[in-house]
Amino acid sequence: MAQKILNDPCRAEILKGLEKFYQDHQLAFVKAEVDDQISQPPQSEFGDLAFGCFQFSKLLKKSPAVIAQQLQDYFKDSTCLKAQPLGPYLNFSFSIEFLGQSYLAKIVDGSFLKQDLCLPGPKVMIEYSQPNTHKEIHVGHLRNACLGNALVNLYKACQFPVVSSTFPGDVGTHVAKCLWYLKNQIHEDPPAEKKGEWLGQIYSKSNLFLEDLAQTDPQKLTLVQQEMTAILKQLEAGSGEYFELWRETRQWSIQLMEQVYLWCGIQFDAWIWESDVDRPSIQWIQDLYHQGLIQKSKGALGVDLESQNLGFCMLLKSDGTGLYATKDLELARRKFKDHKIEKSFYVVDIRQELHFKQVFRVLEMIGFPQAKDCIHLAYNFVELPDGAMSSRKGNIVPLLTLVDSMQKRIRQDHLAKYEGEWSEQELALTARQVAQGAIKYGMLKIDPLKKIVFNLQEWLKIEGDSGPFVQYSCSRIQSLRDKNALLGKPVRWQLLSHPAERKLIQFSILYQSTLLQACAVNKPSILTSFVYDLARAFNYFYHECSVQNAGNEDLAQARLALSIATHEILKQGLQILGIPAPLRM
RNA sequence: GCACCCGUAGCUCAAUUGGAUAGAGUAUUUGACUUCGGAUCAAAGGGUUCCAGGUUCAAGUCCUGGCGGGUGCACCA
Repeated sequence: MAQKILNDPCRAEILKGLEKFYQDHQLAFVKAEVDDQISQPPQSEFGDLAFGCFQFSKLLKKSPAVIAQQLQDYFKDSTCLKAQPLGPYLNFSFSIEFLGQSYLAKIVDGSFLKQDLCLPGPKVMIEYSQPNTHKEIHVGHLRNACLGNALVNLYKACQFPVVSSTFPGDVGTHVAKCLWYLKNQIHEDPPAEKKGEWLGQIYSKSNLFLEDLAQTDPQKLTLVQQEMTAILKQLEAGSGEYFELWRETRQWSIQLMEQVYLWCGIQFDAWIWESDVDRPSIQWIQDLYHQGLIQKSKGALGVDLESQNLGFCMLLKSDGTGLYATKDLELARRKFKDHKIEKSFYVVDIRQELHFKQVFRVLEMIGFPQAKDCIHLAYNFVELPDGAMSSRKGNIVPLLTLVDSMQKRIRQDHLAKYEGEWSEQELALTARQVAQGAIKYGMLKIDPLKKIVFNLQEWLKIEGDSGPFVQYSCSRIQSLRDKNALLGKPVRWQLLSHPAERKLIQFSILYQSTLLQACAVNKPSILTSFVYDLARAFNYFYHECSVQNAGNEDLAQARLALSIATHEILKQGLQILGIPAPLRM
């Protein structure tokens, strides 16, 4: 789904010359493809952008270096750039006036970042964050939430109409386990606050209890399992004392979810509950069975995908109840029917890979045409130094524990100096924003396919390549803007001649192509790298090139304008990552 | 047994998706205008990109075969 940038003045200028070269040599000029080959030179001094001439070599039967020389001629008349061959590459250096007037000035006046980045894409749904009720939300869930949210923002930035959705699991065995234990083994009243967390702990205790029972008293376990089946039947029937208990406790978990989403700044367009699709999905499977599209095997219904090396996809247990895959079929149907989407993304743990392959294949086999537009966006899971995290085992780091520790640490280590000077409200807000920056950036900067080994003490150290580093750079520019104002006269961009100024501009012109690239490969980590590089380039510039002590007003104005442009890009980049930019910190 | 993911500096990670001399953070060593905000900046050392073949003008990246770590594979979600 690679898209093309619409309004990039630098690339447009390069493409103009390239197009003529292609025509003169009777080569097919596909703008988007050629555009993809424009890159950043490895060293700032080489130029601002580069184009490698390798692919011409075979067609024209000349070495790339010779072609680079020839290609140079196509830019001889350009008033805004100089083309310089270096080996197989043609490096482009733009005039500072051009960069200033056609790019930086438009960021400063707000027009550039508001315009459409590219042509609109198809309508997509991005489903993420599938928390279970009756379980505790832990740091593992956070990776999913951060990724999903950033992807939603990224797709929106790249002109895709996006419907964000979540699919919480409020029915199933885990609920029965929790409710049974709550009713039969817990005799205390629920706490006045944090009921959701308390309920999650009961789930863990229930599991430990049942595991223990399996060892010590298998007969009793069988009885308990029968009771749990009865609980599930009550939930399905929609009446009975367990149904009432389910309704009440479910709400506790939902409150916890809402609290987490509020902290994260996440909102969903659609909440689709497992309990909504549970019964219809079972009905659908039965219909499909009668149509002969699904087979019976060992008392259960499902589809044999063994020939495609995908095993057996069970869709109805022998007791007639459904499974996760069952619900996912109905979920897929609803997504396309109710939301009129054209593509459906599932941001789910990589361990579900086989599951989704099975579900999508079954959808295809039962004649669901959009099966090909269902895409599993897999990411690797978060584990603890001593192994996998699981609410079943109870060895989790609850999300709010991380949040509280992080906010406390930030106030102690970094905000103590403002105590008394800032209002309590601002101190609390800033601690919250910086904690969000640290946590979200930490989750997003790692390539989604790499697992994260979570160590709370390490996470609390925030320095270097981190969210707060970028936020800090932002707030410093904010402070710069508070103290200096643009005077409204034309900026003399040509005064920006320092290497640090150049480097900063060179990074900034990559912003839009970075967004498209990150979106095309579904990796917000590409955007975290970008905002980090840009912030680093700014800090270097800030250190080398003073605004207030620039020596003359025109230079000060030009540097201020460059700072403002950087600020605008950083703020938008952070916003897409879901990271707030504190005014001061 | 089969399938999938990962393997890059002491440690944690990048690398424009096949392109220029493999870069950051951290740790270590050293330095910076008495600070337009030091949560900053600069410098040094640190590499057989797990191994062996192959494809290519070009491989950390693709293919084959190993090794190591992790995960998944019928009534859990």
